Amino acid sequence: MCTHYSLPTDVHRMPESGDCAGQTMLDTMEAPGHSRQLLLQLNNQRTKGFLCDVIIVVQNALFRAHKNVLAASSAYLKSLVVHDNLLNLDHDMVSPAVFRLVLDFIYTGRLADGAEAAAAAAVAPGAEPSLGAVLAAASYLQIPDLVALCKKRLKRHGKYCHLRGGGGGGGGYAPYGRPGRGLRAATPVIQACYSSPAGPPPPPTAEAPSGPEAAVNTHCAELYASGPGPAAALCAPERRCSPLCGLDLSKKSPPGSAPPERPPGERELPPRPDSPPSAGPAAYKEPPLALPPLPPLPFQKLEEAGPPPDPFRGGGGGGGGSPGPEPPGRPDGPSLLYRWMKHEPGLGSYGDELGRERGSPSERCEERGGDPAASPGGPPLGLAPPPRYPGSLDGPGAGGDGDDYKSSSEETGSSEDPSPPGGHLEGYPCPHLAYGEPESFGDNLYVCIPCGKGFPSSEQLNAHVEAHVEEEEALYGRAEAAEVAAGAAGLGPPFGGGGDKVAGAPGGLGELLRPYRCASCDKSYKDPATLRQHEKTHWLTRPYPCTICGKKFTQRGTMTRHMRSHLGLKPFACDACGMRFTRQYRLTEHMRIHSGEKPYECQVCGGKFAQQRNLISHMKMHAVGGAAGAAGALAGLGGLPGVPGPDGKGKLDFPEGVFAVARLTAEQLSLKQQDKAAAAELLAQTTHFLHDPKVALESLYPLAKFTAELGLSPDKAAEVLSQGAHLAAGPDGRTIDRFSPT
DNA sequence: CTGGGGATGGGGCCC
DNA sequence: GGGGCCCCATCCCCA
Repeated sequence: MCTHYSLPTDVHRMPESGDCAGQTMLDTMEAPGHSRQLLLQLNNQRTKGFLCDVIIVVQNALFRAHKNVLAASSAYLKSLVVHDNLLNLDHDMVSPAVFRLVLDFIYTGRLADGAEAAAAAAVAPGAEPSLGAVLAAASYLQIPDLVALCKKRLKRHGKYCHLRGGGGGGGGYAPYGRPGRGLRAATPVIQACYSSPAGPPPPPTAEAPSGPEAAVNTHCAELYASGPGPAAALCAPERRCSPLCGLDLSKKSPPGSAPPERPPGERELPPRPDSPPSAGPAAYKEPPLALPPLPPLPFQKLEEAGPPPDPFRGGGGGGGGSPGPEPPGRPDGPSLLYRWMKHEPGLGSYGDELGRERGSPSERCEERGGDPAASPGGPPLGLAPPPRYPGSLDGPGAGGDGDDYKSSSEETGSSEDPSPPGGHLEGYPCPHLAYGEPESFGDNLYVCIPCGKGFPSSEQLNAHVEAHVEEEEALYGRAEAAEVAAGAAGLGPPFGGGGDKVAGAPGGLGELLRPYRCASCDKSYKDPATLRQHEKTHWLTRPYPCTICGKKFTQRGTMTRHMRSHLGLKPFACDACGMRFTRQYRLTEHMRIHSGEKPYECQVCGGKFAQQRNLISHMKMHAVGGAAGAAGALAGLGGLPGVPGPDGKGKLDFPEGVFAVARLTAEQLSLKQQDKAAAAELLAQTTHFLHDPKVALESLYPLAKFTAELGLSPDKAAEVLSQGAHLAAGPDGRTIDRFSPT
């Protein structure tokens, strides 16, 4: 809570200006402190994340703010917030530290100077973020007031010159939003977490400063890749980043979010106010992710030491995964630097070099962004995601919308909150506590991320990782061999060979329709891309790690979707109630609540459901004594090729098998002289059994034929087929027309 | 207290 | 890359 401003006492006082000859007309009355008070309140809300409706991503630092305020301050931001809830600012134009100052200016009208600026940017004292950088950013963001202020201050200091003369030298101008290299001592995350000068942690008074610098106390409105992990560990308790406004952005710094290293002397780009940094204005398109995902690699690797390591920039943001140039050589070769690390809690690896040089955890925090691979001699600082902990995303910040900002500590700004900073959750040890005692974690400090095994030395870990490599290669080799074999056998074109189906593929209809078969399992697909996608599910490691929490996924889309949950991005809003969703499909589902539409009907009890999944859940209840029971009984008959025994889910994989089940069921009944209605009922149950609509579809026609063969009455047959078709059809019923018998 | 339904979030996976 | 759907888990409400 910013309290350094005493509340204006003149808010309700009649202004002098309105005191004109006793004139008391309302239209001349004015509360001179009103605007200031309003701004104060807005800034307070921002610091709490309250009612913030836009996230600004700068590199890998996240800021929350209010659209209205941004729009009122910057024409450029205005143009962005209209369409997006997530703004992704070009980090070539504005660095997180600089944007922090800019945002502070927007909300306070003040531009921190000198030590304040350094503090806000978490850079060393005396190495203030250059005013030129702020000026450049202000220009880029089209904030004329700030531009003017910067120019004024520069002139006052006799430093004002055109930005072209800037350079990035330490302490000098670092135009285009970048602090001088020397200032890039930390990742933006760390910078953002630390709004105090490097060195000793900020004094406790920093929580409730009394000076004007409080105006820039905005850390709470920023979202950090912090959490129980290292970044959070590095958030000084005094500057805790509340999980309320930070969601739980996780356990490790984004490895892939640093900007590419710009070689020294590289041409400085002029401000490009006309180049929208964020996604286009497509309303309700899922917003782009600010954090570039890592390249798809079987193992997540650290950057090779490629470019000359900058001890400060390092691999950059949050642990480094610069999307910069891929190191030469095979991306998957044994020379890979796989992610490995010493055990997280101590962050002790950190101390190997930096830790010895820098005393306090806070300093190490600031250095957190150092490129782990930049010091090949020492243990890389790849960060394994800490163990998942309950509530990582279920905390108060995860729910997203309006009422997520009500934590007592956050509301009150209490500094007594014993919870760890930066989204540390209860029950999860603050890594700070383990600082200085890494030996307590045993000798196996080098941990293989994929399998979690620990090793006492990097050499042993590397040897172990080699084994993973061989496994991967063996796996790929099988897949490739399968491709070649499939091509040679005429099962289909080789991958990338155009994608035309081969009509003459041997085997049944399934193979004709899905000629691309997985070598590791028997699944087959219509096209090679899908097969490749599927094959990733067999990979030892998942190629797409979340740059925030490190969780890995087999598909990039799943990872990006997952990241939206970190960022609290819910682009799909319900027009009726305002509820927001991360996925379009969820909104579609939700809208049925308002429309009352319940297209999913239970064929057993007639219950109707708005959501298919709830029908499925409901059907499972029936299945306990229904179709599953029948299937179980049928399984006892044996001799049904392709029909797996009931697995509790009652899910069958092969249409032929399903049909066989149905047919056999009917025959059994028929042979037992039971009535046709009972046979029909069992057939219906069999179709219920088909959880996979496609399977049901493929089974429907033969089922229909057989139903007719049974000699069922037209009504009964129609009922059976209707039931089956209903299950087979999607909610729109489009498949019924194609498959209903005539 | 328990079971069932409504509703939602997240991940997997196919198209 | 995005859309769509399935599955699982969870929470909440209610009978």
